Amino acid sequence: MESQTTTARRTSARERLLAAADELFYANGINLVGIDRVIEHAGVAKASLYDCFGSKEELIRAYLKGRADKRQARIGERLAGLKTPQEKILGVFDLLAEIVNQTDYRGCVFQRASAEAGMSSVIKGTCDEPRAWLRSLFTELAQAAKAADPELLGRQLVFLYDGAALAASVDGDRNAPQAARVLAAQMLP
Amino acid sequence: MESQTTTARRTSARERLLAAADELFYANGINLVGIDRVIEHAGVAKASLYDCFGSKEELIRAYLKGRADKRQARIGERLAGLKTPQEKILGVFDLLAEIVNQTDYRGCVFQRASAEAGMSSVIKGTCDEPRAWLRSLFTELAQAAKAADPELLGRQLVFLYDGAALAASVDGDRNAPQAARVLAAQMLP
DNA sequence: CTCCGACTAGACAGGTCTGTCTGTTCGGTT
DNA sequence: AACCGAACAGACAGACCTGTCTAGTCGGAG
Repeated sequence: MESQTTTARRTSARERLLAAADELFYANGINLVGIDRVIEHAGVAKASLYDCFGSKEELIRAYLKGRADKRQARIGERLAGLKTPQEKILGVFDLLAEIVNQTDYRGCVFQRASAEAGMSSVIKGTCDEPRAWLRSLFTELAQAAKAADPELLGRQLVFLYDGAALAASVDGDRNAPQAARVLAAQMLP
Repeated sequence: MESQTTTARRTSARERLLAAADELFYANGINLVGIDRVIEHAGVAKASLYDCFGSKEELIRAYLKGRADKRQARIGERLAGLKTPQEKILGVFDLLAEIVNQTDYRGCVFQRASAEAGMSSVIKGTCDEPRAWLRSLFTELAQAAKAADPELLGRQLVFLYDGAALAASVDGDRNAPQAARVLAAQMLP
C-alpha cells in the first residue's frame, strides 16, 4: 500500500504525459505539437517530461509503441473469437470498419507518423514494427487458408487495409473498410 | 522577343523557387523545410519568394498543384496508348511500378502532404483534387469495362493504388505495384 | 537619359521550438 | 528528525521559423 503511493506518483506524471501526448499527437500530428502544449495538457512540469522521457523523440516513440501494442492486442482479441483463417482475415477489416467510424478517427497512426518522420530512423523504425506485424499476420492467415501464394496474398491484404484506412481519413469515405472487405472476401480461396 | 527577356526574368525566380520547393519539400516534408532553405537552394532572395507567392502556404499549394498536373498528364499520356478500359486500368499500375523504382521515390506526394497538413484547409483541399481525379478515372474506366458496380470497383482500385504506393515507400517493397496489378487484373470483368 | 519593374542582400521583429537549469514542495522511508 | 526521490514552477539559452522592411543593382522601355 505504501509503495503503491510512491509508484502511483512516479507513474502518474509519466502516464498523464503519455495520455496527453497520445491525444495531441494523434489529433494534430507529431511535428505540429510542441512540448509546451503536451505538458500543459498533461498538467505536468517540463522537467518531469525530461526526467521521464529524456527527449521529445523518446516521448513520440513511447506514444507509437503504446498505439502499436494497443492495436495488436485489439486485433488479437477479435481474432480469438473467430475460427477459420478466412473469418479472421475478414475480421481484421470488420475491426477497421469499427475504428474508422469513431468520430475522432484521423487515419492510421503509423502511416501518418511515417510521413511526418523526416530522417529520424528511431521513429521510422518504430512505425515499421506494427506494419511488419500486420503483414506477417495476414501472410500466416493466408497460409493457414491454403492460399496458392500466401506471401503475395498477405501483401495484397495490407494494400487493402492501408488503402481503406487512407480513404476513410483523407477522403472521408467511412465505408472504405467495408468496400475493402468485399474485395478481400473475393480473394480468399 | 524583347518582352521574352522580361518574362524570362520574371519567371526565372518563380521557376527556380518552384523547382527548389519541389525538390526539398518532396525529399524532406513540407513542415521540416523552412523558407530559408528553399531560397538558398533556389539561389533567390527572400523578398522574391514573397513577391512571387506571398506566403509559404501558397508556395506549398503551387508545389502540390504542379505535382498534380504532372501526374495527371503522365497518366493521360500513358493511357492514350492503350485501347481497352481493362488495359488502361492496368496501365496505371504499370506506370506506378515505374515511378516507385526511381531511386528518389519517397511515397505519394498527396498522401504525405495530407498527413502533414495539420488544420490548413488550403493544403488539404489541394491534396483532395488529384485524389478525387484518380478515383473518378478508375470509376469511369470501370464503367467503360462494364463492371457490375463501377463505383465500388473504382474505390477498390484506389485502395490498391494507395496501398501499393505506401508499401513501396514505407516498407521498401518496390514490387508492390506489380502485386497490386495482379490483384487488379483479377478484379476486372 | 531616365524611369520602372524585377531581382538581390541582409537586417530585423516576433514568435515558437527543444532542452537545461535553479530552486521549491512534499510524502514516504529510515 | 533527517533524508531522499518525485514532482512542481518557471526562467533561460540558443536555434529556427515566417514574414517585413530597407537599400541597392541592373536591364530594358519609353
